Amino acid sequence: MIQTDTKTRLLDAAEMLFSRQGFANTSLRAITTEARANLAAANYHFGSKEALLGAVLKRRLHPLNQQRSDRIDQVLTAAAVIGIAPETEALIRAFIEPTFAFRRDKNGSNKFISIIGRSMTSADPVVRNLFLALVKPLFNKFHQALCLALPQLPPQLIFTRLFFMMGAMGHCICFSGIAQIFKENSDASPEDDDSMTNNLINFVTAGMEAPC
Amino acid sequence: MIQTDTKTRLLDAAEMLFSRQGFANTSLRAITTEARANLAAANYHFGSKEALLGAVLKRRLHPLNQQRSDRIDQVLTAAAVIGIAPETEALIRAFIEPTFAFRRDKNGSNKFISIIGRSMTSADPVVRNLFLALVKPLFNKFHQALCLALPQLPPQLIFTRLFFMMGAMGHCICFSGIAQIFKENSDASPEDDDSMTNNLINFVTAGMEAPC
DNA sequence: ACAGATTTAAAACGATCGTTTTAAATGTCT
DNA sequence: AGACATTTAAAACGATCGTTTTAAATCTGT
Repeated sequence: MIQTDTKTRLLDAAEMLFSRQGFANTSLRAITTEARANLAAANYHFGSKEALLGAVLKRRLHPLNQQRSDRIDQVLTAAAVIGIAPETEALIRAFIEPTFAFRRDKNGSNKFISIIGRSMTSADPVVRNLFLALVKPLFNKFHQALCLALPQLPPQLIFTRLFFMMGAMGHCICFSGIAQIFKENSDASPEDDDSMTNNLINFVTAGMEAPC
Repeated sequence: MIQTDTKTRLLDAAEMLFSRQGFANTSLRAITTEARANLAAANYHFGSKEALLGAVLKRRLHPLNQQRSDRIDQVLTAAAVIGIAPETEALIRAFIEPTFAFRRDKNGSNKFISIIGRSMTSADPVVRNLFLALVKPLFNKFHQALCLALPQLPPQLIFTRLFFMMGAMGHCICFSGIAQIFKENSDASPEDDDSMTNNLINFVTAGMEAPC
């Protein structure tokens, strides 16, 4: 085990506890205890509990969104080269797959995506607005790409269906996250994750391509 | 305004505040103040904050689940009379439509369904388990009915897709609930609700019927 | 009118919370 | 070595929380 600095240990502890108990149910004392750090260290490094949540979200969400954005670009340019519209399934796969790939990571990021899934519709406006601001640009890009793939559908309907997709994905993430917590053996089998991901992509693609 | 008893006023106030701020972020003092009742009245009638949440959930969930169950039965018997398999869309409509019809009710139940949408994957095990126990029987019944409608699909896949449906529905409920809060005019137009409901049914039906 | 259920009033309980402060200790870089 | 950032330690701040208690008041049904 490599010695990590206090700031990283605080982020890791907060990530785990937020994902398990939620933001409101996790105290800074629980976080600092879990991180083997002093209580004052949390406010020293991050300023406030809310800012700590923001740091937890940004640390994973920035690279994840970058990855999703890159893969969307790949699909768009590949289609543009041949001169055809991008495929709906390829776009959806570009958006969903990086999210679930997170769960197989060695580090604690598999716990993180549970936070994502719940932040979307959190009753706490602090949590919700923090998350929405971080995702909005990518969301708009994804919407525009899907409009190219589905020119027969009105953009407003695609937007609505995007919300359905986010809901299905978020729920899927949270629920398997919950199932993971209940398991004694915390290792998720990659097979289950892969089939779950493909099932979700099939489901969402069919729903997205449904006639108007 | 008809004079309502304290117990009902407490349920109404808790329902509204839970839906707006979540369970953990709502204090009993805020609830009793909103209900124009004494702080002690909450514990007198319900025993604890957790039991109050249970009462809030049960009050709406029992009649709602009864309605969904009845409509599923109608679809099943109508199909059995003719001797054909039930239609997927009819079953999904039987499950989803009563939920969204709640929002058009005159009483405060339109605020309630936001709680439903979030309880499913709540980080708080108290909230989550309370909800899951109340929904599980209906959920199983719905699953069995869908297996009749989709005999070409393995039941396990249908079960997985049911979770996607719950996620899309829950997210849809929460998000339009959030949008309602932001609106000055709190009256939701029935047109928007109807088209949203139909969009969701189309989306979910297509996803549910997708080839394996 | 009486009994029992309901409601109010006010206060207090112990506990936990986010945050701040003060001090000393430890590390790091030039 | 000296300057500065980091970390620890311990304690306290004011605030809020769920819950309980005690007492009196009010309502309700018989």
